[in-house]
Formats: sequence, C-alpha cells, structure tokens
Amino acid sequence: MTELKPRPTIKDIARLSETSPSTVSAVLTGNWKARRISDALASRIQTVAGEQGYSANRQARGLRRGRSDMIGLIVPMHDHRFFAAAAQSFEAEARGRGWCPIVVSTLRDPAEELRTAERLISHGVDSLVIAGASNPAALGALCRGADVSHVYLDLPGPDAPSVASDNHAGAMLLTDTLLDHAVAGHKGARSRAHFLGGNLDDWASARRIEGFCHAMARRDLPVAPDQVNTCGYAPSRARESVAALCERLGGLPSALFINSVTVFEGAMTYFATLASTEFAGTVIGIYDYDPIASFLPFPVYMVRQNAEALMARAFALIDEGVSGPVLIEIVPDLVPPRTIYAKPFLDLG
Amino acid sequence: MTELKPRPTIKDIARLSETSPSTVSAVLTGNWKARRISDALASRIQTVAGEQGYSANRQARGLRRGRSDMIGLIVPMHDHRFFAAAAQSFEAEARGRGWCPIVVSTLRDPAEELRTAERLISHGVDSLVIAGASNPAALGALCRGADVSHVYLDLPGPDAPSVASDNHAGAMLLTDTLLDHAVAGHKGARSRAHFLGGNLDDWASARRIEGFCHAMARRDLPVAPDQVNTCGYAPSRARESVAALCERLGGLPSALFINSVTVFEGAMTYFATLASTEFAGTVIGIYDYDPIASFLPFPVYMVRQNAEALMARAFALIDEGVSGPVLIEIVPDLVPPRTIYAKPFLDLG
DNA sequence: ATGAAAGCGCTAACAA
DNA sequence: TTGTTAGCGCTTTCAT
Repeated sequence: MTELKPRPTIKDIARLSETSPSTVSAVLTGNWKARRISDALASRIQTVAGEQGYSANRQARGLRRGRSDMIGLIVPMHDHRFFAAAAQSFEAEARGRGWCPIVVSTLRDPAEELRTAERLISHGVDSLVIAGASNPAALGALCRGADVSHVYLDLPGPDAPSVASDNHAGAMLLTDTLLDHAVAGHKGARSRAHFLGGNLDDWASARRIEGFCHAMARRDLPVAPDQVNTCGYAPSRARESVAALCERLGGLPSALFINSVTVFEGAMTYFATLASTEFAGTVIGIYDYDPIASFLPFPVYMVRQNAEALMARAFALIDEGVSGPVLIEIVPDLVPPRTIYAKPFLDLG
Repeated sequence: MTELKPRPTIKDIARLSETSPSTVSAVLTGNWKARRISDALASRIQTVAGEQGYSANRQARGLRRGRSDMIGLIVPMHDHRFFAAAAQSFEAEARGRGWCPIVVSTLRDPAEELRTAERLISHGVDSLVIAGASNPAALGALCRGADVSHVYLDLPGPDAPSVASDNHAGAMLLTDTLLDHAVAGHKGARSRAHFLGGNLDDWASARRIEGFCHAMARRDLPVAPDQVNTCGYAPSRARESVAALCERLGGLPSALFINSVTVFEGAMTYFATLASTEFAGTVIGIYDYDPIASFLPFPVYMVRQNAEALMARAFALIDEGVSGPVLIEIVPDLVPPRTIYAKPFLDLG
C-alpha cells in the first residue's frame, strides 16, 4: 500500500525520453518554438511526461524565475457576504489570467493581517489584493519592500491604488429612497429618520453617515445628534439601541437606516416583540444585503455592494501596472423590497 | 522612489553579522540550542536580521525541506454560508498549528477542482482539506501520488478520511420538528408533508430524502412520489415547482421541507404573492441557515450545519495521521423560529 | 561552537 | 537543434 515512488522530476522525464532537462523544461513550459526543438522530440517528451503524471514543482520554478504566478487576496473574514462575493470574483479574475488565486483571512486581527501578508509574500505571491485593510500603512511598506504589487479593496490605502464602494453615494441613495417612501403620517420625534450601527472611527461608517446627513440636508431636514447612533455591529448592542430608541420616540421612527445586516438581525429580535401594526408607518433601509430580508412584512430596502465590479476594477489596475495611490469609488446597487407590502403580507395590519 | 534594494537573504545577514549562512539559518529557525551557538552570536544575528527586515524565502525553504507548512482548503465556492463558515474555522485551526492556511474555490467546476488541487500540490502544500468534492476519486489519486495527506469535508471520498454533516439524522430532526408543529387542520392532499429541492444524484440530497422518508415512516405516514420534488437549487426552478405544488394541492401543504436557502428564496418569491392567511396552517423547514429567515411571519425551522465542529474533526484526523477511509458524521443543529409567530406578526392573520 | 559544501527542482545563459 | 552549467535561497550533513 506504500506507493513510495516520489513525484517525477524534470530529470526523470529527461532520462526516460533520452534528452536533457533543459529541453524537457523548454517543451513543458511551452517556449519550445523559440528553441526550435524538433516536433518529434517535443511530442516524445510530452508523451513521457503524460505517462509519468509529471507536474512541475512550482516552488522550484518560482525560486528560479523570481515569480510564482500566484496572487493573494487578504480578507478580514470569509464568513461575510461582501468578502465572500469578493473572493468569488477574485478567483474568476485570477483564473482568467492564468494565475493561481489564494485567499486568506486575517480573522479581523491587525497583527494577523500583517503576518499573513508577510507569509504570502515569502511564499512568493506576485501581487496582493487587500480587502478591508486595518493597517494599510504597514502592509504597504511590506509589499513595497518585497516589490509585490498590491491593490486595496473596500478600505483604501495610502501608498497604492484602491477601489472602494462609494459609501457616500450609496448612503445618499438609500436615504433618499427611505425619505421618498416614508409615510408622512408621523408627527414630532417619530417623523425623523434615524441612522443605526457602525463605528465613527470606521472609514466606511463615517462616509455613510456623511451621505445620510447630506441627503437629509438636501431636503432641509436637520439631523440632531440623537438621530445617529453608532452602536457598533453586534446584534446584541443593536437590539438594545433600537429598543431604547423606540421607547424614547414612543414607537418606530418613520425611516430607519441600518448600517449592516448584523445590526438588522439584532434589531429584528426587538421588532419581533412588536405588534405588526407598529410597522404601519415605517420604512427600513439596510446598508447590506440578505436575500430573505426583502420578504419581511414591512418594506426593507437594501444596498448591495457590487463586489464583482470592485474586483474587476482592481484587476484592471493590476493589468495596467498602476501603482500610485488613486482611489476609485463604485456606487452600490439598490435592492427594493420583493414583497408587495401594500398587498399580501400587509393585507393584515 | 525606486527602492530597488532586493529582499535580504540569509547570505546578506551572514555577511553583516560576520558569520556563515548555516549559522544564520540555525539561529533564525530556532534550532539553535541544538547547535549550541553562543548567545552572543545568536543575538547579534537576530539584531541584524531584525534591522534588515529579514524574512525567509519560503519557496526556497520548502524546496529544500520538502515541506512548506502550508495547508490548503478547496471549496466549491466562497459565496456560500456553509463553505464560508468552514473556511473561517479552517483558518483558525491551521493558524493554531502554525501552518499557513490557503483557501481556493473551484467555481463548482470539476475540471477546475482537479487543476486547483494539482496546483496547490505543486506549490507544496503539505495537506489538503477538500470540501464538497465533485470528483473525489481523481483528487485522491492526485494527493496519494504526491504524498499529500488529505481529508474530505461534507462530501466523502473513497480513499481517505471524511467528515460530513449527518444529513440523514439532520433531515429526520427537521422532519420530526415539522410534523410535531404541523397544524392538524388540513384534510386530504394538503395534510401531507412535502420535500422540495436538490438533486437525486447528489449525495447530500439523497441522504436527506432518506431521512425525510424515515421520519415519515416512523409515524406510519406514507410518502407518495409526488411528495418529493428534486427541482435542483436554482431559485427560479424552485418558484415554479412550489407554485405548481400549491396549485395542485389547492394551497400550501401543512409541512414543507425545503432543501436549501436558495430554494427557499425562490419559494418566497411565490409566497409573497399569497395572502398572509394562506400560511395559517403551514410550517416551513429549511435545511440550511439564514439569520433573517427565522423572523418571517410564519414558522420557519432551520437546520444549520456545524461547520466549526466538522472542521475541528477534520484537523483532529490530520493530527492523528489517520489516512484510511473512515466516515465521521456530525448531526447539525436545529434553529427554531425567533418570531413568536403565535403572537406579534401573526396577531394579524 | 562554527563553517564549507552539497543539493532540493527548476530555468536560462552559453556552448556546441 | 540540443546539452552543459550555473545558480535561485535555503537546510543539513559533515568537518573542523
């Protein structure tokens, strides 16, 4: 049961096809026309290689050539809709170019992020796409030191091209939609729109809040401090915050901008305790996407980051060899409710 | 701006600290006590290495040592709750062992799956975890030929250890739950439970259908052929199927077992056209998980595969050096509805 | 307690 | 048209 025959090397193939390693190498890597090797020899080599199940040792090749044709993607976590979608597009783009895609997550740990980048570089990746970088400055230094081209995704970096979601425009889009669809029936405190979730020191949240305020300002709607509650992303904190808010207002606000699906999940645990009639005059917006949320018995608008477009731009930048710190922003898509909430599920309220 | 200074090698460090490459190597890889190198020299070398920002070239190291400390995870796709969760646990387990985790997807293409495995092997991965293998036989041959230890996850393989979700038990669990909670008000065709989604030639679906039938049989409930509809996983097909079913039955069945969240998504597009009163006597079960689905205005039970537990077992097998074809099955978790549907949202029906 | 030298598998000059 | 040779950066005997 011990098939201890080690993988064949280029030398084995050379011996078996009675030629030399360099010829084998030339034939098997395709630059064979250039060496004007006879068709006979070439096909003989290819046959032998096929029979032996030869496959090049890419560590050796990489060491020798100084490039590996590997490209890495660093994400904060796999278990997240946007990053998972980004990884998917990443693979497609990389494969289309004949590169070997490699995805690694940092478990949201800045130290791990650095270690991961360092490790991928030492394994020879030619380029790196860094999504949601928490320490872009250090990462940039690392990559530059190793002459590894890199692009930032979603969270920009200072030293290299970045392609990010246009959080400002996306937030305006969502806010405008909420305001357009908000029922004008509420009076006083409940008539105002509220923003919930995220952290002020997080670049994306900050820009989204700006967008929210900008859209409000365009309609001459003031935004009081209590209308923006950056309670983080944890469902439990979100639940507390939304409960407190509703208690303060005496009910749901006319429009609620929720900064992520985890925040929404937390809010839902509170909403589930309310009578359905409570939702009559409320429109919810989520800056995030979940396929089922659009089917809830009240209007839920979502904004979905276009991971595919972001990644396509990132690869375009790599293709063009851009290395300066440009920032490309891409407007996300609006996903309207799929329940015709004025009808079925709400024929009930 | 062109910092063309190439990365320092072990040789540079040796020169700068006035010693030899082999000593530097010994010190920097930690087996330095073994060589009884003087503390003075050791710390001198470490200082220099630190100053120079030295980091070993792991391609070279791997080539020489015949192992890379890289471990690969092959998944069908990133953008999928279970596989994303698996990837997340994979990273944690690998990091805990000092290995470099690498995740790659196959875009659900069997040919790509093989190519990916081949490539990871040629880049020197020491082990491979293969999730949702579509061609385990060929993969196994590849791994064995390269002496790469491997474990199958979720879909078992014939030649190496596998750890999978216990689809039979999970389906029984979900079916029992549905039957326990089904309202006995329906008569005739609508009183029967139905299974929707998946493909018969897919191992997981087949086992789930077995589990469904088994649970039914235990209650002396026959399962007619029309109660099982393997319409695939696409939302559009699911919508058609569920619409046809309801038309045939004259309404929703008392219990509906839905084989994945994409099938549920398709079904929802149809459900959204129904009046809420239609759901009065219906219980839905999804063999999959979405955090928002539990908040719908009718009872939705879900089954959630325990990716973390699966991955932990997979690594345990690697640790123990198990290489025979054992199959370990892990029962998934039941997620009950979070809306108290007898109250709020359904105070309406 | 440390250094010299060989070699992992491959590619690319350079010879022939 | 093909073969020989010299490394890529590292680890590991084997000498000292």
